[in-house]
Amino acid sequence: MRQEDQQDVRTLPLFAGMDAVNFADLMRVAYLQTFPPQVQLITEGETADFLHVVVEGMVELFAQANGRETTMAVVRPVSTFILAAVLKDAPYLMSARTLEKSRILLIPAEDIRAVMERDADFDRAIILELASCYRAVVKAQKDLKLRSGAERLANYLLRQHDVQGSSGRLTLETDKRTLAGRLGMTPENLSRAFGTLRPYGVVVNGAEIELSNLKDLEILAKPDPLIDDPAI
Amino acid sequence: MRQEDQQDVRTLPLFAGMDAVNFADLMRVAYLQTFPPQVQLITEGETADFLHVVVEGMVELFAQANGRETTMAVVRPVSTFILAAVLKDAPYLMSARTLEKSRILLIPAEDIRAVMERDADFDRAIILELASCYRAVVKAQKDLKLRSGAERLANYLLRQHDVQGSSGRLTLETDKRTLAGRLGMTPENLSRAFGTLRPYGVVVNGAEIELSNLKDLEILAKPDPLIDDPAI
DNA sequence: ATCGCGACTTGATAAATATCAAGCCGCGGG
DNA sequence: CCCGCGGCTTGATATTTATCAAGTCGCGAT
Repeated sequence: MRQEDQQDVRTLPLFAGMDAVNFADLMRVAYLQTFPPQVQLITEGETADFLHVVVEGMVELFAQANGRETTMAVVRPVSTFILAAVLKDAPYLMSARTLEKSRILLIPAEDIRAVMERDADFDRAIILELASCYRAVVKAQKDLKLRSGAERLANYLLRQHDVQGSSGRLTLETDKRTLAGRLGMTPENLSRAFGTLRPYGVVVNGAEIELSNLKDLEILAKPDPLIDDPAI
Repeated sequence: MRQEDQQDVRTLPLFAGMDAVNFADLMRVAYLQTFPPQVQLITEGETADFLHVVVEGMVELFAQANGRETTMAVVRPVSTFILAAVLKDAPYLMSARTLEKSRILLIPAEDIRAVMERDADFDRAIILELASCYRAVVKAQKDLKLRSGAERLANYLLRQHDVQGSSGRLTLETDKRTLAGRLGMTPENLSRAFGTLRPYGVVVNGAEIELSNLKDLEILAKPDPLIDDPAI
């Protein structure tokens, strides 16, 4: 694998503090693979063979039951997914598919667990990573249970606006179908939710969104750091 | 605190494997307190001062935003809550209140973090505990997004039936108002959901429930180990 | 025993969301 | 250039869930 990719992975909080030898061990057994869009990487119910690291591209985590399917999260570089299943040596609770062409680093689960046994710094990094993941899911659940569809969309737009430089405009990072899944609604209702936000200065032009009245949009969205602030 | 309670706490996977000296240290600085029902123990947004362990009684975790409130989880003995916030030294994402008279062990967050720095066995126990908590929230989210209210109730009844000995009958462990919150619905809709399950052999008599037609109930509920099995 | 409160149920209605069915529009392939 | 497909939107309708308003029931306190 390329030296540059290895540096990127090393930058992750999960790997940044660990012993250099142990990191090198992991990189030696890991392999990097490129996948086209819409490839299913893992299937819920299977046992965890590899820790996955999205080095480039975008991956959707989704779940199925009852004949229905729902998006659980979208993972962007550089970050890991299904860490919990790997650590517990348990079946995946979610499936994953690439949304675009993606490079994924695969680290065998048993090697992760082996290093965990001997590297205390790695352990502490895992703890913080898992705690963050846990809190992210809790926030997602609050978002889902305490807000209507239009409110979720409004807050999503405000968060993305922030991430993309607060210039008054932003670009949707996925197609609207996937965005709808991520926000827990149908594509039809996403369209209607955009309509609901129109009087609040949300101008839609394909994937380009203009927020021309942030003040009113925030009054509607009522952003809450305990749901929307990714840093806490 | 009573020796017996200390033994109970020591039994928890989180504490079972740790060094005896470190465990004794934690117990020395911890204190056990008894609370009446309906007392708010923590409030979301405050920073995490203590790891809480429910030794006896029952605690509801809930969240508020937008003028609404929702139940996130119900914690029964013996288990901990808000571990993630303690480890990250971050604000609580959820509030907690006692549902009945409860004895809670409070361990100062800084002591937990200090032991974490020096006890590798404790670290590994924390990792497994956090991974389990993470997976529990993911399961809850799947339950919520992939099932209707009546289906969630049906699966809840089947899980409780299992826990309580599969005798064909079970007793609700909370009042129906709290159960409704836990299942993500209003009390009115819980009543109606019980009505919906009546043709499937669910006979309600106050908190006493009889499941007289497990086969049909399971056909309706379609239980899924990746949502309902607490062991995986 | 009676009162009154609180928990629960039930009915009527409203709001939110999903589903079904067209239709539009932009873009790549023929 | 035109066709046709896929993504998106829009409208009509159904389903699900919430809200509001009574009403019932049991139980503890007076």
